Amino acid sequence: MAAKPDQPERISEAEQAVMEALWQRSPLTAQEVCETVCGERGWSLNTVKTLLSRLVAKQAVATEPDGKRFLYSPRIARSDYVGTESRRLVDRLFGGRAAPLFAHLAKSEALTPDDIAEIEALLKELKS
Amino acid sequence: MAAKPDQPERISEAEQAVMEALWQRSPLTAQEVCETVCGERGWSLNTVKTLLSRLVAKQAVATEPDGKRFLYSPRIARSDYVGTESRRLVDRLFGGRAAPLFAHLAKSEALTPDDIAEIEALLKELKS
DNA sequence: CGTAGTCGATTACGTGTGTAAACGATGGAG
DNA sequence: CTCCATCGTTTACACACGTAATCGACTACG
Repeated sequence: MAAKPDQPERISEAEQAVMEALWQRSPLTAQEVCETVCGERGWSLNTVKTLLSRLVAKQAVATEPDGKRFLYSPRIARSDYVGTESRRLVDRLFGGRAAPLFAHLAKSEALTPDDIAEIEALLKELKS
Repeated sequence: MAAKPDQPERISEAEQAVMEALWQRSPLTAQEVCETVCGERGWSLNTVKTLLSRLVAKQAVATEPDGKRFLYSPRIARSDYVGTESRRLVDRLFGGRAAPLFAHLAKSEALTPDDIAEIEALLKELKS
């Protein structure tokens, strides 16, 4: 009976910072996550713990007991996250078409010459 | 003394729907906005009025009295909105580089052949 | 004139988010 | 054994958001 698809809950911006730490290296303890992010974001360890709990609740990270504490690891791949977020934006702003997004980036000079070269290379590859 | 830059407040998803209506045609009354969006979103007129007020507070739309009621028009250009939102995403997910976004879209088959052709054309134009 | 409809403004209320303090268990230092 | 540091859990609280009902002013119809 197909146990409800359980569509992944949305990950907030602050939560994403925690995910990034885990995507970089995992499993990590709450401490270690904090060491990675508390500096840049000016958070307390408690804040990180809260975010980790919420991510566990959202099934975005898994826990594994390690003595008295937990080790946390991502349950969703970064590329999946990136994919759904990009898609969401393209849908919301460009009617689902990627070309207008590209056009916009190009026009607003958000593309460096490096970017352009890289994209050309990708295009060539796509056509092969 | 450069009256604080007054950095534009964030426009939420529901608010964007209202903006879209105004970007399509303006100025509009609250009624008219509702006629455009209440259907698809299942909103009541009151909801639209609330969103309009919030957008006015955020300085994203301007009001102009018209007898007993108001006419609303956008104060920010859609292309600006689209620009900052795209940039925000590219920053958040791709470290500010646009090429990886493109690569991701390409890999995840979010690019149709049409998209690709269009992008090629754009590239050609960029280089000229 | 009264009164019903219509406007914008005010208030409401549940949920998510950012940020954290308080709490209770527990394991290691002395 | 006792006490302190450290875990994860629970509770907190302000603000944003989605969604809307209610209110006070005004006007147009009867």
